[in-house]
Amino acid sequence: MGMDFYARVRHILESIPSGRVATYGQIAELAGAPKRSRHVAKVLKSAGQALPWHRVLGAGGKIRTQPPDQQAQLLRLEGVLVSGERVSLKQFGWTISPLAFAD
DNA sequence: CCGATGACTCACG
DNA sequence: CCGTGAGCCATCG
Repeated sequence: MGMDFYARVRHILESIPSGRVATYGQIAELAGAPKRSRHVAKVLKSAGQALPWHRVLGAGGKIRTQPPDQQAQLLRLEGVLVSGERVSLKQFGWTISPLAFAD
């Protein structure tokens, strides 16, 4: 058997490039469990700074961490434009072939 | 086993 | 755009 969901999520998170963002739902889908976006959030919460947690946003590109300031700042440091608590997925959304994590 | 929980998401008003 | 409610599902006590 292969990696479990949590290991897959960590692996995927590590490949999000600086200056790009992904959503909880997108990560869950890539990890093969589209209904588990809440669990992706759980991984991020417990992983601390070991993972690029700031590059993950809620649906539509909204910052969900509370307070949102720190995440917004980290994103800006890598060139991501944050308007209010929003990031345009159109411009900064990470896109990758699902086949890249097909195993 | 049961109920509560959560960095979620979507539909609806 | 902002709730609200329902659906979701592993984890915890």
